Amino acid sequence: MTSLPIRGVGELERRGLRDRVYDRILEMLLEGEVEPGARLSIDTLARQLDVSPTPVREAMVQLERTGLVTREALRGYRVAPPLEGEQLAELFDARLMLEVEAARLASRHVDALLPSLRKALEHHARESERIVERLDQGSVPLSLTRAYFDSDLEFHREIFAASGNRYIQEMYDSLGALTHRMRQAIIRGPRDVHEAAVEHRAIVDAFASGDADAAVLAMRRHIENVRARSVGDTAS
Amino acid sequence: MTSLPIRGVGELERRGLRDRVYDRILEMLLEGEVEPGARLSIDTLARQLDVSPTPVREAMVQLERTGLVTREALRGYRVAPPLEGEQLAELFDARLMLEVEAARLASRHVDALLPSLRKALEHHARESERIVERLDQGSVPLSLTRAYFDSDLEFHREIFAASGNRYIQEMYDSLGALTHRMRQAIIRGPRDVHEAAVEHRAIVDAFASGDADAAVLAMRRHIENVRARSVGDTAS
DNA sequence: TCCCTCTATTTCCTATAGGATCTTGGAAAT
DNA sequence: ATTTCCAAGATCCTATAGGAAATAGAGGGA
Repeated sequence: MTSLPIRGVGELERRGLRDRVYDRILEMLLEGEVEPGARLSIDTLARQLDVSPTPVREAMVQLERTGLVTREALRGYRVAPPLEGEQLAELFDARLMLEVEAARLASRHVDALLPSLRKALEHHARESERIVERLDQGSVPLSLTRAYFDSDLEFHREIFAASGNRYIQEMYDSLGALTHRMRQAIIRGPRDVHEAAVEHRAIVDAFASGDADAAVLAMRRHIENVRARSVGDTAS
Repeated sequence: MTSLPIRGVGELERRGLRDRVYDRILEMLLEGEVEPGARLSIDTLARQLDVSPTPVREAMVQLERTGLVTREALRGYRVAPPLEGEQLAELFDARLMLEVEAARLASRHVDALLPSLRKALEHHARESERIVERLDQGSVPLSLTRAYFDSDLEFHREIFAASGNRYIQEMYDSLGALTHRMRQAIIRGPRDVHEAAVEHRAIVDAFASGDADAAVLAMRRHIENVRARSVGDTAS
């Protein structure tokens, strides 16, 4: 998909300034550089990014969809408040519905799924080990955390891609930002990272066995365990 | 300068120009006033609606989310092509997943759901009868068709509202535009309208019985019947 | 001390202008 | 006749400017 080497005849910088502004603001929000409830002034953002307010305005419209920012009709944008209990429960229910259905649909195309899913599994396992090593030393480098999150997301996205349903895939992407934000609070000990890797392997094995129901069940258990670990951490 | 202090309905106009532009363009698209593939020039739209390009641009970003328009990065917007077979199947699968899950969740709040759902059911039944009457006479007034669609949407939205899950509700809304566009092709004979009304009543009865599984099953059958009627029509 | 009011600054929102790019039409050359 | 090239028009994209509303803060009165 990303054909870098050839000099840009057409597809390289084929995305307007609006998209780059969107990526930058999204990064700011996901990194937690701004605190919840803080105002996101369009003019100020435009000055910070050294662009005009117009593309910033378009990017903010796009960001509304992610749930990371809230808009009040003539009073501007704000960083969305952190997810509290009820909202978190709804997010998990929605994610559970999507992941289970995606696994069910993807089981029809197991042959196309398995190679790339195994690759993603190994990638995730490697990142898990790196996290565990660092956690024993006490330090938590941000770059490693990001790499781990990416590998986890990659694993799940493979299944959604194999589901062959663009709408379900889009729904998962639309929840992605909030899910990512929630995930940041989950990694607390090496136990969680290790368990997630084990559950991922169980999912792959279930797919490989050809039993669709087993794959769906493994996925359901994985998400429910993620939920359990999440609420356990937030309570501490 | 002291302008006229007309504050009669001032509080209601709490939404910017962007939202009104969005509503207007959405209406154009849903009414089928523009053919698929046609270009949607921002400047031209701005002149037609007598506004500046900026709010039109924001509305178009919002419309991307509905799937009714497509954007090419430096070449403008186009009306999305009509849904072909594969895409239609995916849309139904996604809708089936959402409606089934919403029914399952809503069954927990049956007491709050039933009164409003019964009201929506009667409304839908009345609109169905009006459609059937007119269909016997051969004429199909557009206003009645719209009213029927609205009553059908109202029925389903009641269940999503009772599900208590804002994310699932948002997903359904995001599919709403495409679903609406698809629905327009379904009404062909009085049989379909009557059957939909019967199935709606079966759903309400299942909810009223207190059997959650029965409600889910009734909903699943309804959606699958809608799918069957839809593909039957598109084949003709 | 508390509250109200009024002002000033900030910010949102829309309009207008200009540069860069794409499309379209016709004319010229093979 | 078909293809290529070029120029004019239209369109997208971004920047700048100005009006309207809202927030913050100071000052006066109870």
